[in-house]
Amino acid sequence: MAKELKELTTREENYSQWYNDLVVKADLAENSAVRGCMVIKPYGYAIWEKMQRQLDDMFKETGHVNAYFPLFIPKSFLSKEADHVEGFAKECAVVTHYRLKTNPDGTGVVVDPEAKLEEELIVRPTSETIIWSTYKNWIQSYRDLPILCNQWANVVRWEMRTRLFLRTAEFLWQEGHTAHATESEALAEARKMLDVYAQFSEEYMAVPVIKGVKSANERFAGAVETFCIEALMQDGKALQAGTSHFLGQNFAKAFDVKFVNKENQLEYVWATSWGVSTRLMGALIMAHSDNNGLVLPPKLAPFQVVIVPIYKSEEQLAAISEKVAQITTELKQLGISVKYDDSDNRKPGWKFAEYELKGVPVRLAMGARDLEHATVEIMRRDTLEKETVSFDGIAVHIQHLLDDIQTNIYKKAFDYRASVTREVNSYDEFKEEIEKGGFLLCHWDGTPETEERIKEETKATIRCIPLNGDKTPGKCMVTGKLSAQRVVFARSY
RNA sequence: CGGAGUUUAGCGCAGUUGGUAGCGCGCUACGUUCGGGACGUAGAGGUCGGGCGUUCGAGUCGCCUAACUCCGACCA
Repeated sequence: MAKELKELTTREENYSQWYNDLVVKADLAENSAVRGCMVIKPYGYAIWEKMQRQLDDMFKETGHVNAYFPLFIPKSFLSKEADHVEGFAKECAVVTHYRLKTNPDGTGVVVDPEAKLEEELIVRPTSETIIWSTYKNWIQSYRDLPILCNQWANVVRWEMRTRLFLRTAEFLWQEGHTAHATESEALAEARKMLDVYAQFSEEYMAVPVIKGVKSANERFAGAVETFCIEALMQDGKALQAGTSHFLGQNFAKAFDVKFVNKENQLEYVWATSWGVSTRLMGALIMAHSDNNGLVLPPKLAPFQVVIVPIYKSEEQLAAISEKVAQITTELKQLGISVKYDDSDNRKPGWKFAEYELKGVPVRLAMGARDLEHATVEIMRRDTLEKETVSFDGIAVHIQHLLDDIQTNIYKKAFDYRASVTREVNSYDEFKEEIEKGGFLLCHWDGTPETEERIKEETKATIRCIPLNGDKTPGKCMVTGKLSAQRVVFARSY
């Protein structure tokens, strides 16, 4: 059995530190010279690219197309939707000038006061406003609808306190912005994309999620309804993994976007927006990893199999490499990505530890002993179990193993969540239970005041009003007033 | 933005009453090794976060400033 890495803080010692150590030591990302902004390193970016590719395919399959809108938004645009500007104003980066000049004293450059912009530009915190000002020109008739656009972009939100992947001042995401002729169509779109996110999270990230609706307090600034998927991390805290908003006609009204319907009547357009960000990386890391490092689901691992040769001479290495080439070819034919690490500056033991840290799902080790017996040692990252198997049929064996790992880590995350999800019926019990973490299913009277009070007293928020599950009415645990159904409470990231 | 801590070689750290900077890992070369983070020998690598001050003399003392980490506040 592998021993734990010396340099990695354990989850039990300090979960938060464990996460930070892991992100840096597994070469996923690091802090940059710019406050709150991270550098995503090649290994981390490779995971993000896999997420992007899969999500992009899913968006295309559901009829969406990609486009690109400007990074800058005129200040006046942001203020056209009242709730929207209120939600974002406090965290906007603002461009005020367009030129620098040499400092009169010769030391570097200064902002040229002559080059002040007529109207300041906001670095987009999200693109609803610039997109809806554009859609105005694209839409005249019901025949122009629906518009189903997505963009992959970076956005900036000037956060006070940042953490790699979970909350950074600049982050990468996709934002879908759709325009529809009817309310029901827009609502269906918002729900459809929520399902896409949930499917992606569960099937690819192996992270089980609860689909639900946000309470008014947690709703997106400018939305009529916010749908979300909520995931649970190993420390018992919740993480919002994706949101899909039904925007009603709010942005159409703010930007005066009307269309002529079949009856030749002018109507405002109905809208949705939906997004997931590099925060998903944080969810992925925290959901599965252990004290030895990352545990990646095979479907998102930059490479699924790593092969480490164990040799004493060049001749031995050559013999091993020849055998490895056969295995690699077979694996690639099955669509399995492989890395053969025959670098001679690291010993096998070092490589074992390194690839465990990086979460490679399956590791093969091959030495003289294996050549002699026509076998390979296989280790699976999720359970750290080793077995020695014959060359024959190894590719198919690994294919099954990868499927099994994908299923197993999902099940592990699912079982963990189930073990810390429970119904709580009194506020006293709630205050006690919330300290233990996990999801608490409770009755709530539906008012923002009660939610606010619970938040102040316990730091817990309503993660969502679940779409599925128990719909039995009851009485609010705080006020005793009527409650339509249980909602999900947790402390969150 | 408030409170606390940190900042010295690529990374992790030590540095005494103020006297001119060191250890481990890593890196380079060579050799021995190679089935769970090997070892030996020889090397390279520093305006001590930045600025100002006190002093004959500052990594060390004082003030300012920046970044990072943690705890709050804020946050879709």
